[in-house]
Amino acid sequence: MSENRAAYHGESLLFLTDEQLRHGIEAMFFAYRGFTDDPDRILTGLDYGRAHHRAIHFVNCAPGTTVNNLLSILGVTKQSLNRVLRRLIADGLVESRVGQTDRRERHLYLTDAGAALERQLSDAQRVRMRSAYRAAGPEAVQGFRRVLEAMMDQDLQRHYFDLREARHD
Amino acid sequence: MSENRAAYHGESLLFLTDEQLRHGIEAMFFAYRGFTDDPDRILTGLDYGRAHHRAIHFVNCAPGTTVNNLLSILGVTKQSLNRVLRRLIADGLVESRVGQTDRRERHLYLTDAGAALERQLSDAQRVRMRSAYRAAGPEAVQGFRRVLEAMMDQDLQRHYFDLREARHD
DNA sequence: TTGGAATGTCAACAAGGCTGACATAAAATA
DNA sequence: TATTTTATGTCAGCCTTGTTGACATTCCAA
Repeated sequence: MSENRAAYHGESLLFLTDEQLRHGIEAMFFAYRGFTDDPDRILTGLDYGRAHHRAIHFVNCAPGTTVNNLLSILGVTKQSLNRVLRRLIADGLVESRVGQTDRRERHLYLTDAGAALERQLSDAQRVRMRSAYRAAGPEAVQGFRRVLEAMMDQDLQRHYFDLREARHD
Repeated sequence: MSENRAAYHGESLLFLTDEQLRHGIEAMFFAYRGFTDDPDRILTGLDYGRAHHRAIHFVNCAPGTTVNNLLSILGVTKQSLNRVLRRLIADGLVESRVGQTDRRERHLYLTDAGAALERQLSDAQRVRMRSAYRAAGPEAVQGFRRVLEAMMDQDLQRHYFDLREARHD
């Protein structure tokens, strides 16, 4: 499991030494931190955390989504998400409407204030992402995306794309 | 800040719509989760958390590193790290030796048991990384690494490379 | 040699994971 | 139709791991 490997792929030989893989692992760790730093700074000022950011982000992506949908995307328990949502609703950033066809469900929407914060957060994140993309160049961006997609859980990926296509009104 | 942009870089035109950037952001989120999933599963079985993993990982990379060095890498407070280290030391996975030249410092090393766990964790992570690399292909891997390096904090990156080169005995 | 800076430890608090218990609505079944 | 089962979401309480504050030890510079 731990010995070195080489894989032939496409036109060039891909050496995957443990050392190189370890470098990739560390790059992932450091990059993720850079990636979350800017929004985190904004959030601590507002007394919110990364959990609030995630909730806001995905409610924005799929307005009208239910708590249950959100759970499967975020990969946390509903109790944990609930605490975060409760706060966001109380603060008037998220609106929760009882489902029309199924009255057990709560459909979630960003209020204007919520949308404003979402924009502030994602702008900050986009600035960093854009500058990384520019520094790395367009072919690198393609590769970046391909590796990330291969790295994430395939079921979740499918589920997420389904969710984004579905209507939530 | 939020309008669409295009950047000329290398030989092709790089369109960076907000939509594409948002996709990159989400890919990063999902991929990071995939990336941490396997070690997390192992760790919960052992009653450790991701914090323990990080500590073990970087002690393994730079044996003999001090608590202070580790802090700057991990980006947490020393009090937080200390709790994690205390447990690892108590459990016999990490050894802490008083510095010879500066007796305030504690130099950290993995014990055999610690090294064994490190190997178990990084093997799991490497398996995922390797299969992502293979699926994406070698050019993609190049790009992946370039984008990640551009995304992480530059000071930290420099600091880290310094640390890895320095001797810690 | 003494006062300040640096390193690491201990204590207590907060955010956000988790499980458990529960209310309500829908669906399945007797 | 009445009743049991299932699904969705809420509330309460615990644990990990972040945080800041107080402190002991060691080193170094005035």
